[in-house]
Amino acid sequence: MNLKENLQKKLIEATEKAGLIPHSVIITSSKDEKHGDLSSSLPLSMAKAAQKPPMEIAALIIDQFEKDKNLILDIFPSPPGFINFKINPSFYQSLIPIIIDAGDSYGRSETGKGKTANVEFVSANPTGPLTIGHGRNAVLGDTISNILENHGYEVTREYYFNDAGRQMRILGQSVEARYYEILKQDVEFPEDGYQGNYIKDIAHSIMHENGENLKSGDPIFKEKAEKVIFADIEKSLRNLGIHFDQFTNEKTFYKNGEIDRFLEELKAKNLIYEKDGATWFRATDLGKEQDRVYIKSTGEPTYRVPDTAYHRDKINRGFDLIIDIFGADHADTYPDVLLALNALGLKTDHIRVLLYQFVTLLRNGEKVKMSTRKANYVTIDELVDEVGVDVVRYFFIMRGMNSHLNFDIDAAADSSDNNPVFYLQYAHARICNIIKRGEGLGMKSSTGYDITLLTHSSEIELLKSIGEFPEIMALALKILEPQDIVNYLQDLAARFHRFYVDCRVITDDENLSEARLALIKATKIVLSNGLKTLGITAPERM
RNA sequence: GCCCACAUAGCUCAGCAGGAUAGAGCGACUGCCUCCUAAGCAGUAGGCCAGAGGUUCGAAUCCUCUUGUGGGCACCA
Repeated sequence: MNLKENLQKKLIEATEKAGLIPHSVIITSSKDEKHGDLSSSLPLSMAKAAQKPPMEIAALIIDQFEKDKNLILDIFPSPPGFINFKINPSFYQSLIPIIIDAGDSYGRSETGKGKTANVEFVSANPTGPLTIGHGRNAVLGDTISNILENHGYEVTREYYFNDAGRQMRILGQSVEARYYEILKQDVEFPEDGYQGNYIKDIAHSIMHENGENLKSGDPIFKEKAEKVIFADIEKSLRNLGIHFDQFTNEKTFYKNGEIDRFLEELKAKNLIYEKDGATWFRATDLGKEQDRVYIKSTGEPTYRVPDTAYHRDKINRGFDLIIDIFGADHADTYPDVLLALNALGLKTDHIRVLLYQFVTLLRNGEKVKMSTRKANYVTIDELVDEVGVDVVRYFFIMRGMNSHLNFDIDAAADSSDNNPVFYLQYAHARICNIIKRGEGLGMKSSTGYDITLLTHSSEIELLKSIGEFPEIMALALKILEPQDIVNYLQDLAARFHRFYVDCRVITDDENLSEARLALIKATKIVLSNGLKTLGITAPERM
């Protein structure tokens, strides 16, 4: 049980002993020293129901509060009705051996032990290189997977793609058109064709490998394109430090009959009907505003059908938790998938759809409308080449998923050596350097250091911060968003840099040096574990 | 027109199970290396938290409306 939970419990006990009913017991860190280390606004929130002034309630609770001097030096009220705690520094000091003992496992938990999770992300169709837009998805998905793993989940990272639909057909046609273009034959480029140069490269390599006499409509055009582009996508993902455990494609569900079975089951429930030559899903019967087309009059199913079959497959695979990382453009469509699954009697409570807002790309101060088809994009590879993986990964998770992300490509390049991510890494590198220096002087601080020597306010502030790491990691699991970890690490690094300036670690005072070495070792563990979760390196030197 | 997000410093954004004086980075300005890495620290300037109502002891945070931005409302995915 951590400090806040402990105090929370004691507050509730004290409140009940005072004959009052506790209500929303929230404990926060005090911003101002004169309010102690931690505070609760409990009396304020109780005032109305208790029909007493908040200050009076505070006095009653404090009166009943079990004061353990080893933990709490002082507990006192302050207007308009807060209860403040002054924590015994020995509590904070005692964190050091705990953290050093825990090492890599500090901040991890067993919340998800024995449970499985499936995280579906990226899922870009292989029609072109991965762009900045996909990058946000990729990094979010991978980082969220890391967070789950930190809490004991066994995670399957999964990439799903549509290889049977219109997009891929047009891709094949685009390659074919380029192929005949190279052969100086008069062909018309498809209206919605993919215009990127990579299409020409693929056409060239087909010509080298398969000769110049291919007929129009030869499946090699699409197959080769898919293969080449997919290899490229996998390479880009590797560059980002991301690997997938499983790739699943749409075709599978046509081949194994899942899609037919799915449609038949809906039909048996009278949730499907024919109109205007198309097959419709009766979503209005299930409370939606409009019905949806499932099979077009051309005979081609819409993406909803295989997507739903795919989700059923994921459910059947028995995961305890299923996560989808989708762009905001899916906000309106994924509920239809869940709806159909529910209609078939499947539970979808364990599916969490995480929507992120779009990335706006700015170049020369102007918005660039990105389009894979029109070959108007900045690729992940270009970005990684320019600023490095760590900066790219950091950039994509430093903002909340619900914020539109403005990506100013010029600014990213200009400020690449002045980036917030270096602030974190620098703290880690500084620590490594000091530890090395200490070792050079024969200081190990592995045992026997005296933690009670750490009394400087900068030391206590740093200690408070590293003690909160497990809470932050638990929060990240709850909300499934990495951003709080980023903010936390920024704050931790700031506290370390302040400590670095205020308190010299290696001095003539050997006892103090050993104690401070232990402190920075604990800090290093937290920084390193946090950065690792984010997929960002923690360099030994910079 | 309808639905979903968002609106906070010059710029990019935190803060939002309601709490004590609204934060950070970048940019601007001022200081700090005889001392473990100055990729750092300290400080100054910069805000009617989009606007208007409401709930509350108390609102950047919750509710309603208005305005603006992004996304969706396809027999595209």
